[in-house]
Amino acid sequence: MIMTTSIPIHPERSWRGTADCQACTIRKAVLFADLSEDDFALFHAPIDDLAFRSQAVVFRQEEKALGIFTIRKGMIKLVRNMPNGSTRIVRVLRDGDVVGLEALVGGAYDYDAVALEDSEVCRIPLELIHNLSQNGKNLHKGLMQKWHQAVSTADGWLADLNTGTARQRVAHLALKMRSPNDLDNTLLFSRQDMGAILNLQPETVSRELRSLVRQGILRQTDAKARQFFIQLPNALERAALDC
Amino acid sequence: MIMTTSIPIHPERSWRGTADCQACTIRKAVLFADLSEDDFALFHAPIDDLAFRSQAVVFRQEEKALGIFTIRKGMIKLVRNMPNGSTRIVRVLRDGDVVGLEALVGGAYDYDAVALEDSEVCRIPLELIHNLSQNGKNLHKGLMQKWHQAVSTADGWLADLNTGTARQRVAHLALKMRSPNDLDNTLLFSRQDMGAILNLQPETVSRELRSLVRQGILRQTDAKARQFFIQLPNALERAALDC
DNA sequence: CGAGCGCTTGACCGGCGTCAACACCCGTGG
DNA sequence: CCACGGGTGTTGACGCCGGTCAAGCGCTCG
Repeated sequence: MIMTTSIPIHPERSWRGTADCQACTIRKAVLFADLSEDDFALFHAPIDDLAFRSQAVVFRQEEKALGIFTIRKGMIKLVRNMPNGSTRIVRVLRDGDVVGLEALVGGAYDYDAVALEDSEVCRIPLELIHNLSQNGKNLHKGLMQKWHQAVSTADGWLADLNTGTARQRVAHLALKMRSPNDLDNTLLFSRQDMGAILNLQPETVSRELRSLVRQGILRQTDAKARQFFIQLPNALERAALDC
Repeated sequence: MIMTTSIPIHPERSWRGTADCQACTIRKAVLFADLSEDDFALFHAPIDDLAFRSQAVVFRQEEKALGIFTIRKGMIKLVRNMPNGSTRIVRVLRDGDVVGLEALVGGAYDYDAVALEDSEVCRIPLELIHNLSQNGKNLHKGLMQKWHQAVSTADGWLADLNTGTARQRVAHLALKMRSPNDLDNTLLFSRQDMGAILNLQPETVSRELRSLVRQGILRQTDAKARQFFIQLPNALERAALDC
């Protein structure tokens, strides 16, 4: 760690090195799942492995795009700035998801992307993607899958999280934000962010969340009221549906 | 027209012939915009040119997919059936839009697709798309664009049409549904469908719409209250934003 | 220890959902 | 031709959910 002294102690964004995609532990989950040895020979530009601290901006809406991103670890919110000045969180992406696909079409990003917690992402240069699309044959399927996933989650967030009472929405979000490997725990965000997702006011989110806690369905497991243990999963699912 | 007598007088769905894509008048707007002469040589399966009457079902959610669709004329709604039994309209697609892209990934459709008015669509067999992806190089860009458009409108419908007061939403929808070639007229749907889009009750939609008419911003131009002339475009835009 | 930020809780009120009655259009059958 | 009936749109009355404003609390950091 020779260069340590020249790097800020708490950088918002830091360079962790050049990624070795072929050996990547989560490769099967991501864009490069189907690539062959030959395809990897086409890798010329380096793929940067980046770290973002919570609240750090990955990219901004309208910004000229340099690449697309794969999330190795963490959570990133896509924020849309409305003409009237308010903001809406369109979706939250997690491990294995791809961020900024839209850059492949217009060369610019459609949203602000902001880390919700400390996150690690790989930046894949646009040229590499275009190169692989032209000369390799195996990226196509992966791209289609990621596009499909984007539309699918977009529609899901619309249909699930913007329907029904405040209670239903909060319950739905809690279910959606369970950690994939530990379905009894759910990791949420600031009340304001949750409001921007659910189309509710922060106070309302707080109320409904507390109500779920008082009823013993959730139990808060940290000081900041972001992390909850799901004590009664069935009750939570019922709350998300109707009564 | 030899077979005319054997065809029902008012078929919900009818076959209009085999499309000649190379000569298609709206080709520049659609998926095949960038295809070359050579690419068209790869067309083996026929592309059916179909007509659907208003309210006819183009395909159903979960149904095994035979192809993807390009809209030549008309409007098609994508309907999502929620677990609790209710339905949400996720978006409405129009001339030049592609319906059912998701079939390229999973082989099934993610929504019900229903014609909102009499419509004409071309059905492109899945094999043809896969074939062109493998052997032609020029479809890739078109597919990317259509995927991008799908995500973009999905997010737009979420952000624009599910935010703000009932009045703002109705105004927003009226703006979004202007005919592209005649920006002074807008074509809407049943109050129930509008409610399923805006996440409002039919009565509320009716009220707000009437209110816009009473204020002279809109003028109804048909008996069924589906078509409106926009008398004060500026006022409508202001209504969509804030006051 | 104090300042500041975010979360929580309370009080109040307005917008929208709910239920119900009525108007209007259109197709059907007498 | 008119009478009838069903479906859809419109309008009213009323109650409740959630927005708004404001105060208090607890954590974190300087």
